[in-house]
Amino acid sequence: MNTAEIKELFRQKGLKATPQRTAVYKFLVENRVHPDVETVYSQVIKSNPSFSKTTVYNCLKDLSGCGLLIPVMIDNEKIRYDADTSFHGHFKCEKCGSIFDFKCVDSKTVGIEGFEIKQKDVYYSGLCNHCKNK
Amino acid sequence: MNTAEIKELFRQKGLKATPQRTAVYKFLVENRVHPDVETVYSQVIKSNPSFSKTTVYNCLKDLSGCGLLIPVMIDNEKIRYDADTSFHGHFKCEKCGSIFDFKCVDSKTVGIEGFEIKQKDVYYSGLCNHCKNK
DNA sequence: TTCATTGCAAAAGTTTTGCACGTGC
DNA sequence: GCACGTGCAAAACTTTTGCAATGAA
Repeated sequence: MNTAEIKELFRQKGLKATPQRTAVYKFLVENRVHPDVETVYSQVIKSNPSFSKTTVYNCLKDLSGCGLLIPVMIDNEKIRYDADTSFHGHFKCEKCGSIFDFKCVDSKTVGIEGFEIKQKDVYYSGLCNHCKNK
Repeated sequence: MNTAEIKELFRQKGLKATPQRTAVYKFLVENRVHPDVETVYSQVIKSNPSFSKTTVYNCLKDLSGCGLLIPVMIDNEKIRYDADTSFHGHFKCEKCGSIFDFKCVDSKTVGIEGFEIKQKDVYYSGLCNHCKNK
């Protein structure tokens, strides 16, 4: 995804395409590792040493607020972010800490009829294949 | 659930039935409102003014560690706890903040074949019926 | 005696906030 | 000029940790 496409995407959402926002979003799109704030920050400042961590917080909040990013809160440690906004589950390996995406069918629910559901998060945890077998 | 039953439950899990633990667990069983630590603390000290918040933290961690409670981490604010350990989803109303339980069928998944799944959490959010209609 | 538990105070860690400074429309 | 975004420092907040005291088996 090039800068022009990102700029257009931001425009549709009513966000200005500042260098900070663009860099943060671009990193998320190109590195789908569900990074936390610290990871995003330490990576983007490699190319942009002047960016502040507060701004990274701001950008991530703005971007998830408008639906371009999904905050992944699979544990209470820190927030991670995902540029894949389609519905899917997240699995966290309790040993290596990695987050894996997985497809899951949309569940039928009983008990929240009539509720307005805006967000669905499915979080599994346990041991990934690699950690299980050693 | 009376104290004797709780004591037996704890014994099966290898936990000593201290007054603190018993009071904390009893509150969770009798008040299924998905309380956070502060709520549990402020309620149990009404009957037991000497209990400390650190101990409430300890109890909640021990009880969820042995499977008697489920930690509900539906947002990054604070951990809530649920004495209903059967599989079900949690819905958080973004307006009133209430947590609702709901039944949901166990989803089929693709992408984590062979993984050892130890915990499944399904978190929905949006507006509850009451908040939606006003 | 021994060992888990309690509880106070302090620490740790992430996220938020206040506020001044720039910048683009 | 005005609204928005940035960024530094400080604050806020939940949760954890160190450690001495307590209590039960």
